[in-house]
Amino acid sequence: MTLPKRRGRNISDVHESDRPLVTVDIIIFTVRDSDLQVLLVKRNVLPFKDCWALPGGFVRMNESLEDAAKRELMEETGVHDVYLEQLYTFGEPARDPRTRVITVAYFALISSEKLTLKAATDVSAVGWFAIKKLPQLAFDHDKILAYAVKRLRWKLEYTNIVYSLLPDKFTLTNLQNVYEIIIDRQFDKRNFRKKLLSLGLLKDTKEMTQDVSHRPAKLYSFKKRSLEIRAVL
Amino acid sequence: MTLPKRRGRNISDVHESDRPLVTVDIIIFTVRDSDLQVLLVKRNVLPFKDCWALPGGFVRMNESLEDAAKRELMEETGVHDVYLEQLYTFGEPARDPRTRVITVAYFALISSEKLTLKAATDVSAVGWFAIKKLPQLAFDHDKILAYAVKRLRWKLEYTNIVYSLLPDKFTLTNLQNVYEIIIDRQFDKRNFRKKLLSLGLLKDTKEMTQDVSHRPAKLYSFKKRSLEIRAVL
DNA sequence: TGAATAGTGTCTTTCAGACAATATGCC
DNA sequence: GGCATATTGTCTGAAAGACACTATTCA
Repeated sequence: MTLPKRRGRNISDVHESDRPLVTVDIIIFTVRDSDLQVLLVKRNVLPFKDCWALPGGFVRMNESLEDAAKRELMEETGVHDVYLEQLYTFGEPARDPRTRVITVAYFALISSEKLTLKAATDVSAVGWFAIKKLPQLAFDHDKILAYAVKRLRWKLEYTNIVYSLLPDKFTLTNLQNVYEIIIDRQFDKRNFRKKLLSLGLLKDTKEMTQDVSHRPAKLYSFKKRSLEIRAVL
Repeated sequence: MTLPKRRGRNISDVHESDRPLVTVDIIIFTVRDSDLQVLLVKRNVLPFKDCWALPGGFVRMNESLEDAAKRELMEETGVHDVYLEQLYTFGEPARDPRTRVITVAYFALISSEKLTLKAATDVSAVGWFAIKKLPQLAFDHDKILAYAVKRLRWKLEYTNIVYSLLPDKFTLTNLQNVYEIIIDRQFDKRNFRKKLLSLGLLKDTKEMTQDVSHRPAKLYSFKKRSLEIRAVL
């Protein structure tokens, strides 16, 4: 008994016209105005001209996939040093009507704080959209986005990733709001605070909110702003 | 204020020589001989000639990534209908010394039962290797494999995926052994059984093991052989 | 003193984890 | 009876979840 002949194992077997294109698309999430929002760009070329799409572009020959994603992120938001992780690779042969395009999707999380500092997103055809009120999207971007939301919800429950969506200092109410907005469920205030404080992830900054017309709240910060995998909720 | 100029957005901007190659590599796991094992093939071409590597090959223009992975799986093991999921996409520019090759890694789980029925893996340069006794691997395949093991362990704890590593009927001891081998930790027999039975995933087949020279054990099967995400351990 | 939000404690139930003796079938 | 493995229950501590009142600041 012999093994089936292996085709395509040798690099010289692959003609240039047989090479698919590779892009990265990036799902940039933030929490703004009590909504989970995503950054979309309006296409100005065919196909799907004038349709909203995830920001993305071709991977250059000498950059890694992550570098390509970072470049796109920088181009769209002017922000760097945000949370970024590879999501999934979508490669159905017909997902782009022009030719075979395989896209590696990344997702990024940006705190609303960084946004108000740097975003120039009102200019031109770039915009933030609430997940619950999305326009029609180009290609299979609705599918990609749905998958990203699933991953984000999971990460929020099972890691400390929420740090990437909050400013350096925040109140426990801020924190709870982010959870409630993204997971789309209400939590009991006492249980939520008890749980989060017991995890030992937070540091009391000894500061209080200023200029509020009611009782001020304690400000907390994260001891570590790096990913840890452990159940949070 | 204007956005930076976007490059590479138009398909005609991408010259053929700028197109990376895309492959799929597949990590095929099984539990055999009290070990977590992975299928490797011996390369017969440069680079890394005579080195062991993950089975894989180029993605054809008209097949999806998953189809490409299934094709590789079929070619290497003669098995279909196994658990298969996309793992991660590796695309460092220098990961292949010849040219830019981006690989989409998949991992597959096969029950030892199916293997003994169909595998023809002793032929030619294909072999099963215990995770703890790996040879040196080609390219960045050691990194890919390490990531796959991590994902497998995680999936075992947080989903019912273990069904894909067991025959239709199995004893609770069989089940516990698979967990202990993969997670590399011992579990208390009473607590393990209590937990697994309480999840309601298993069905008592009313059959017993035959031809053992000691007390026979009950045989169980899974109610559903499809992925469910819920903590198992 | 009223409006708005911050902050806090108890009880119940469930689950994880530690732990050892008895049952069954074969030789 | 001896060997090998299967099967079973209790206790304790920790954590999840349900639940409501007091505290503080400002206008």
